[in-house]
Amino acid sequence: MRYRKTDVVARAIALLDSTGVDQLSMRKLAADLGIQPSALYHHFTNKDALLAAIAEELLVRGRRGAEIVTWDAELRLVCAELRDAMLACRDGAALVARVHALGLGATGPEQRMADALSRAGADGDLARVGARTLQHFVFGHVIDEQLQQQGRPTADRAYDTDDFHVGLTVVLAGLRARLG
Amino acid sequence: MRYRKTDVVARAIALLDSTGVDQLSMRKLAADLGIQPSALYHHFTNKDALLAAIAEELLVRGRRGAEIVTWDAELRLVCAELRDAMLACRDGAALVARVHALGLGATGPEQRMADALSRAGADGDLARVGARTLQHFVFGHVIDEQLQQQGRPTADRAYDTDDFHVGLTVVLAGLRARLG
DNA sequence: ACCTGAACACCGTTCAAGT
DNA sequence: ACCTGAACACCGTTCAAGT
Repeated sequence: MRYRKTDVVARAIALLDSTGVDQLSMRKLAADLGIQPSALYHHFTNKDALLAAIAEELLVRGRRGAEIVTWDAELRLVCAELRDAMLACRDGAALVARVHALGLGATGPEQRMADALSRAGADGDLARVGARTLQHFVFGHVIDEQLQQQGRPTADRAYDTDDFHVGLTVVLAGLRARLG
Repeated sequence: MRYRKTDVVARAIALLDSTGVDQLSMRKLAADLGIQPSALYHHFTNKDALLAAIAEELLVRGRRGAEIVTWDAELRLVCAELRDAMLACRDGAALVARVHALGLGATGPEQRMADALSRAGADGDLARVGARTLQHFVFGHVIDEQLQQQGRPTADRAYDTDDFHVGLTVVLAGLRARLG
C-alpha cells in the first residue's frame, strides 16, 4: 500500500477526530497507516510540516461560501467558520494557532478579516489590529473549549457556542465604535 | 539535598525562564535539581499538578497593587498583569491557559474581572461573558506572541505590547457599549 | 518525609538500505 | 518515489525498596 501526501493528511485528521486518540504522534499515525514511522519523513520534513498541512486542510474543509452584505456579518462568518473548522478535530485550535504563529500557514482567515475591515473603511493599522484581535479571541476561546472538554468530556457544546457568539458581538461592537 | 514543594516550583520556573530549555520535562527538572525523576512524584501526583502550582506561582508573582478609579482601568490592569505574569517564562501563556481550562487553578484574573464588571453595573451574564471574552483575548494574544518568538527569537517585543493594548482597547470599547 | 533504581510504555528523528 | 529496519536520544509514570 502506497500513499500520497493528501492521503496521509486525511488519515491524520480522521485519527485526530476519533475519540481513541488523545494526541497525534508520528508513530501512531504510521501504525494507523500500516507503515514505519520513518516512512512519514519521505512525505514531510518534520512533524511541524505535517501539522501545517493538516491545518490548511482543516481550513479548506471549513470554507462555506455565502452572500455577504455587511462588514460585521462577514467578520462573524469568518470567525464562525474558523471556529467550526478547528472544532472538527481534537486539539484543532491549538494546532491551527501553532501553525499560524510559527509562520507555516493558516493565514487565510486573518487576511479575509483584514480585507473586510478595509472595505468597511478602516485604515491599514485598524484593519490589521482588528483582524488580529478577532483571531486572538477565536483562538483563545476554542483552545479553552477543547482543553475543557478534554478534561471532562461532558461539556455543554451549546453553551460554548452561545458564549462564543456573545463574546464575538462584544468585540465587533468595539470595532464598530472605532469605525464610526 | 532535600526539597520542599515551593523549592521545586521555583526551580521549575527558573528552568522555563532560562533560554536553554525549550520545554519543561519532569526528567530535565529532576536532573536540574539533582534528584531522580521519580522523586518528583513524591511532591506532585503528576505533571499537571506541577503545572498548576507553577501557574499559580506565576500569577502570585505578577500581582501588583494599585489604586483603581474606573472599571475599564481596572480591567486593563488585570489584563496587563496577566500578560506580564505569563510572559515571565517560556510558554507561560499556554501553561496558564491549560491549567485554567482543566479546572486546576488560575481562576484569579477571571474572577477579578467579573467582579469589576459587576461593580460597573453589569448583570451576571454580562459580567461572566465579559470576563471570559477578555481572558480569551489575552490568552490568544500571548500564546501567539510566545509561539512566534519561539519560531524566530528576533521578535519585536515593543510592537507586541502596543498591539496588545490597542486590541484590549477595542474589546473594552465593546463592553462600554454594552454597559451604557 | 524524601529519595533511589529499575522498569514500562511511549516519543521525534536520522540514515543506510531496499524496491 | 516510497518504504523498511535499526538505532539514538528522549518522554511521563509506577513501584518496591532504602533512610
